[in-house]
Amino acid sequence: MIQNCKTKKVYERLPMYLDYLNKIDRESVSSTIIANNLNLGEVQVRKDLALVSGKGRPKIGYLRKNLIKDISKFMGFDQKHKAIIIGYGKLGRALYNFKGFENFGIEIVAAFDINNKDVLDINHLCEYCSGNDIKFGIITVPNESAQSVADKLIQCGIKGIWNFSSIRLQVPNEIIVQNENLATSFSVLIKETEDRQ
Amino acid sequence: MIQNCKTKKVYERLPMYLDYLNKIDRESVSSTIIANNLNLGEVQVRKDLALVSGKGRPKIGYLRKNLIKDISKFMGFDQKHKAIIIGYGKLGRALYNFKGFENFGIEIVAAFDINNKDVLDINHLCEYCSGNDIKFGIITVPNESAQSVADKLIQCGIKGIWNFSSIRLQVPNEIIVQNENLATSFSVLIKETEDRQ
DNA sequence: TAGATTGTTAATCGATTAACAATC
DNA sequence: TAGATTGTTAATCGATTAACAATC
Repeated sequence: MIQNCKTKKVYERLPMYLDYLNKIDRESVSSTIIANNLNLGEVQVRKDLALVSGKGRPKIGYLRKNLIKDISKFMGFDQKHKAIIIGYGKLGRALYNFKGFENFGIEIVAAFDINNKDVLDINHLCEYCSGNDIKFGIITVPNESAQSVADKLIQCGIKGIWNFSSIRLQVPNEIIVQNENLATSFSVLIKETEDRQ
Repeated sequence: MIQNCKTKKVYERLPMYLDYLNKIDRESVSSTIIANNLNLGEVQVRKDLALVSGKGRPKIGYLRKNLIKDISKFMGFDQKHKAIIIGYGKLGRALYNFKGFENFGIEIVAAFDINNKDVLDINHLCEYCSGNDIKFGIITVPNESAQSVADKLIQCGIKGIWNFSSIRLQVPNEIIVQNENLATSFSVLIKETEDRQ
């Protein structure tokens, strides 16, 4: 029944640090430099980094390579995470071909739908999941089918669901759901923009 | 320079209430009922609703129709918000055809890219924006071009940017950026799922 | 009336920021 | 040494939750 509203904010910032660290060309880097580049507070950066590493040195800062390794390890990016997509419409297709997951150990290994020769049929879902040790499912089906797809994924042993439908899924306690409600995100942008005018 | 990390959480819940209210078939509804259905606290629901409406009545609850009207008005969903997409790759295409925006007054009126006959050319961006009173831009170009596209959008009078690149955009203070970093979202799901095991 | 429900004030919790000693 | 920088403790801020009086 957990809908992770209370995503720990650190977990969102660590990948940002990683992105930045992978991009720059220096041996060492200070919290101030990172903070300035990402528009964050330097103390916050330091605290975040202490959580995963704690190997900074006064006057010098952090060794870039260590930091990359430590963040990757903490977040689990050093391991392969296999995911499948259910629903091969336009959005499903876009995610299936999305390039940005590589640095995070994420691999989308298959897509499922009904009556679509290009991808696997949803009837073979469980078979595929158990045979390939799949832990993550991405739901990109229409709202009407979202809950039943979620139920099925859980039956098949999925542990984490990335939910692009606008339905709040009912799931058992041990399953993690990350809701990615695009309409909501956009409407927050609209509200904040109007507030500012 | 504002990257709205501190999205007010209420702004994310109000659209959820709206979704739910549009779905149910009752005259009136209590905070308890809403809370149970959306897995939230009832006090939280009541507080959120007080912010936009404050017309609940003891013993009865809230009139569904009033609530819908009040939330819509507060969030600005009663007005039309025109947006354009820059970058007509797979993701841009998916968003361009996304059905879920309708209830929020959001309309994606055009897409732009370079050397693509199916959509408008980016050279005509400003022309189009000023001629059609466009306030919102959606960036779905590769990382390398994201900042330059943002700059251009701002030149053309855009007030809010929905950024699907993984770059942190540098923008003036009065511009609102909503970052939608898909890889980050997914990696948070992975981390939280692993934590739970 | 009794009970369901709202709305509000106070308490709690968590996350961010400020202050500052420790270190190289 | 002086200055840059870390790491940590305390203070602040904001959001959530608990408690409870007011209302129909």
